[in-house]
Amino acid sequence: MKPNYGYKYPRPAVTTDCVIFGFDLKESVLKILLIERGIEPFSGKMALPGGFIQIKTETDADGFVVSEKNETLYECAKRELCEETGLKINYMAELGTFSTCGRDPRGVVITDAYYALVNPSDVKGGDDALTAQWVNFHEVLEVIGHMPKGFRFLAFDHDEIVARAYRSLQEQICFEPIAFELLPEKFSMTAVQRVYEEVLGRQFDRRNFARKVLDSGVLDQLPHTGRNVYYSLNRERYEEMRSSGKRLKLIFV
Amino acid sequence: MKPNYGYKYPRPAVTTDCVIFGFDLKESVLKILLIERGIEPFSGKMALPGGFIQIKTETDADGFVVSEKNETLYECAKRELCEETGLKINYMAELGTFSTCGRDPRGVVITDAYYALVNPSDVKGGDDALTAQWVNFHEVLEVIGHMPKGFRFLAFDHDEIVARAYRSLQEQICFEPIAFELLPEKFSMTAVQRVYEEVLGRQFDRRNFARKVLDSGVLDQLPHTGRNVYYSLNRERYEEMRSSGKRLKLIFV
DNA sequence: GCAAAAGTGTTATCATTACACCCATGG
DNA sequence: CCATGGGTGTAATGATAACACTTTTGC
Repeated sequence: MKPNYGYKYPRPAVTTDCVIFGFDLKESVLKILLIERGIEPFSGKMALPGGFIQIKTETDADGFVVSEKNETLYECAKRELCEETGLKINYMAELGTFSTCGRDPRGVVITDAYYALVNPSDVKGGDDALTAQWVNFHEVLEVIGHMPKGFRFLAFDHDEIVARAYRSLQEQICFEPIAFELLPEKFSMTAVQRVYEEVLGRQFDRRNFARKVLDSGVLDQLPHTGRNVYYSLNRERYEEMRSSGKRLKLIFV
Repeated sequence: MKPNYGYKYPRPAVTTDCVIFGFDLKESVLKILLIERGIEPFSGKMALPGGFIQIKTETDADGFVVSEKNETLYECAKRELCEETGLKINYMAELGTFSTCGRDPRGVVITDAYYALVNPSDVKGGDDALTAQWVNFHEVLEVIGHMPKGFRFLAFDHDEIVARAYRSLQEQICFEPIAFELLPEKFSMTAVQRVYEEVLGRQFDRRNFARKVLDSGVLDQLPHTGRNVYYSLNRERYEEMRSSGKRLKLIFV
């Protein structure tokens, strides 16, 4: 048994929430996955998938806690995401914590927020999850932007989490090869460009765009199967590059 | 009284820890502030300043919790930092959470880590804090890098937090005008360059460096008092720039 | 058959780097 | 007086952005 140093402070409840982005190739539209809450608080409202961190405690005969084991917050986010959506995650990154007092009417509940990227194939599959649904991301942003002061579209402070996730996605896509995590194994250069244009809200010149992306060196060109050219992400080359301290130059100023 | 939705899950203890960077202008050396722990666990070891999030609870006559109020994790980090060091913080940013099981021998303790930048004037003042001391940052990194596998220099998982803080500092200094937060109100261009060179571990050409920094537009040149030129950070111009979606181009590839 | 998408290079402009000498200050 | 730090500009190189026409495919 471990020594008991005794922590008598009140503890907050701790959750993770995840903003899941998917890219609909047919419509060239960025989507996020929301679930409809079935229970209070915010029953009936849309919310991000998430839930409480799991801690397994062992107690002795007198009911005193002998040992505790916890999953990491990252594992928690991944677990909740799988449990609630069944999706296969290509990429997940931490956004940060949200802990303003009153964000959860049930008491002190701190959340560690993440954002995740999934494949378009998964996007379709996710649809049959009970209350989970893919919604057009920019429409969600619009709605959030037009809520009257003091009102929110999503449950809890999820409006803010979504906004932060989008900012983070926009920043990361400029330096990290995360756009490819929104695409299938093989993809055309046009598909890549669609992702960038949708995420950054700007148009690019096709030739200049292709040059920059290819110059970054993280893509393999696949042997022509049809007339069109397809690519796949070379993760090894990316890892080399990143461990050598180089950032990708996918910056589009 | 608020409705009781009932959270029966075991809760983790939650702390914040902060990596405080300071820049010693005379020696041109980056330093961090460490405190020597006076109590178990890790008594006698060096650690990052930090502590538990404060939650105020009100209970009714029967001892049931009626309401809880908490500070945000950001406020917590700031409070702990002030309490333990008395320093005035110029800048503080979240690094992320650390939650691997077993990181604290006392049980499940999750930490939200921050890093902070303070002025050189504060650096001197901090010295008289009881057990807090400024140590050469690169020396700390050296020691951490040479610890045999399974051993750590700092208490808890603070070795890793420090490493993450440094990575974050290196990345941020390329795009955000945070170098100036390590300097006094008025500073010479050389001082700025010293900060960049110390943080990024590389030398720059004086003229090219000055051009880039000045082109960013966030510095005001102060009227010559002596023969040398001094500058100060124009926070307004920086905020304009940042809200207009532009990132600083302080990238030194 | 027509509209929309994909393939393909070159040039002008802009940004970045490399580089040297003189003067002032302080030890 | 010598060493160090600070002030100042230009030219070559490399990166980026603007640009049009032809072919293919799907409706």
